[in-house]
Amino acid sequence: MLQFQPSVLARSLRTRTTHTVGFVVPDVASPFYAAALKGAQGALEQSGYRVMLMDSGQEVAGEVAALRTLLNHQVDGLLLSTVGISMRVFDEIVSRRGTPCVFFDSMLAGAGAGSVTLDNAEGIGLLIDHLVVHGHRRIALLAGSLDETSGHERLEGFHAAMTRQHLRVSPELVRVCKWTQEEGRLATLELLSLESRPTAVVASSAELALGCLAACRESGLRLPEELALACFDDPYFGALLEPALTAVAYDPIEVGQEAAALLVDAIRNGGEPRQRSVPVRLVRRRSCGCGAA
Amino acid sequence: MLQFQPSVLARSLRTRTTHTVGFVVPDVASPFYAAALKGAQGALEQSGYRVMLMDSGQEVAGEVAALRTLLNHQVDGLLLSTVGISMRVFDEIVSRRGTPCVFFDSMLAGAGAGSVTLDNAEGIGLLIDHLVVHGHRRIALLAGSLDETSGHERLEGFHAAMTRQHLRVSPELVRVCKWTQEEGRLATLELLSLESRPTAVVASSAELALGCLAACRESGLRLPEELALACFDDPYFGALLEPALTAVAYDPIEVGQEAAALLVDAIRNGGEPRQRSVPVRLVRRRSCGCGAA
DNA sequence: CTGTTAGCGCCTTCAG
DNA sequence: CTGAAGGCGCTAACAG
Repeated sequence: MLQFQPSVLARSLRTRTTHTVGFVVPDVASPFYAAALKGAQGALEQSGYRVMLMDSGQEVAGEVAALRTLLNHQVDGLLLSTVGISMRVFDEIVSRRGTPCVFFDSMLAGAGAGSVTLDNAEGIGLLIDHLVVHGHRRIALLAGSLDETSGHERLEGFHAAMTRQHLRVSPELVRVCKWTQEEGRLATLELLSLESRPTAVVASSAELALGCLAACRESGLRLPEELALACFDDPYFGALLEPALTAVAYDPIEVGQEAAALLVDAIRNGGEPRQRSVPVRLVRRRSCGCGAA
Repeated sequence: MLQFQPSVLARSLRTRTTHTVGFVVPDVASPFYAAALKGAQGALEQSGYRVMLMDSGQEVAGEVAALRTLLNHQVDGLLLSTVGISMRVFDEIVSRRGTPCVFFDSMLAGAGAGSVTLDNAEGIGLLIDHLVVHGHRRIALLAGSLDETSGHERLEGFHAAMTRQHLRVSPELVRVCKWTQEEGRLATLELLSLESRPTAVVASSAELALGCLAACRESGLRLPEELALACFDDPYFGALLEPALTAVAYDPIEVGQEAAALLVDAIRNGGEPRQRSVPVRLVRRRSCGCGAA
């Protein structure tokens, strides 16, 4: 039972390969990113890679610092959910070194070794179409950061779906927020103070939906009777909220796994960038007006 | 603008110090561990350390494998929420190497360079005492894994509090579960099928409480009228559940930060093991019977 | 096919 | 005080 363990460090120094992957997200404490992390970590471990984690704190500066640190550690690859890095600095710090980078959730168009994103436009479309079935016409959007493709595409999807339904989008019904519960709460409060209130709200993320719920609770508003709510992203406790949340669901763990798979392939075989999209589906619950009212 | 970057690898090989810390938890996707990770990562980054993450998958075998991998990577320290490693194997794989290890949430008594835990017994005591105020005497406990000190201490705290209140603990009202929503659901269903049902349930974690809520919803039970619920751990959406959850709250990010601080100190200065305990407080909401019924 | 050697890039020592 | 050299542990290349 001789247990000789070769030194990973010396090996890495010699081979210029660390079998380590950097993982950068806006906020690890968010259930979506935490789940994606779990998926990625599991898949990477299977392939013999370790994950080094950094949190960008929803700031480009933080993201750049994280990338620098990781690259400095000679990671073999990067898994990045960007908060809006520019092509210039991305090229300068990562492309230049040739380290493969797979984007997930939010991407930088045309950069990196691939991406795994959600069907953002379709998801918002499902939400709008369903609210329209319930008779809503005056629908508001809690939009997320437009510096991220996820936020941007959901806004675009909103406009597209409204147009498809021949509905007009009042500018005051579109509120751009950071991805936090607090901003969702504030934006909802503003929406509720409008002369002509919306009858339904679409939230671009679970955080924003929670903020909306909180605002409604404060205001003593009854959902879904006085305001309907539907949301992109189905948190795992969505069915247990009051009211149970109608949402667009997908598997966040899968997002992490797919991204990891793409990255491992890019590290080992290189090749052309590959885009992958994770399907979404509508989960009807009570907040939109469905079910036993 | 000459940007010379010394090689972290060569430096590590030479100095035998990697400025990297291993972080091992049962399940990163759980909000508590995700938040603790965020806290730890932030604090470690401040001190110049990187975090390498591994998930034990709630299994001792997974935990051991994670520890081996991390040690193999010459991490300077370890942050570990153990699922029940034995002293023998802990000594064999970590103590022997002299790598400092700070436990958090769940610990191995007498091992490592310190620990950060929660006031488990006190928290459960707050819950029981409060339920007693509402008139409950037949109180059930959804206990978590007894291989973890968190689970074990909460069970002990339950017995202590019940005794203090001069209440008898019927053995069939104590259900030991894994820390998952599903096990909480199943255990609650069993509790509800008992001849003599409990009038209140204390859940040892948010996951278990969610399972209990799900079971009640399935069974058409009205909370808190037909069953009161209170829970150790206040998830950030606790106020928005139906009914809003009465819970024992604490700051999970702080747990991670404290653990990181202890670890950095242990790495740099060594010294005696330090135990730290994070305070908890009761948050009264509707699920226990408080508020506008 | 097996054994030896020359670095990988750094830090620390020691000589000048 | 400044500068050269040895070696951390490994692997790839090369010689025998």
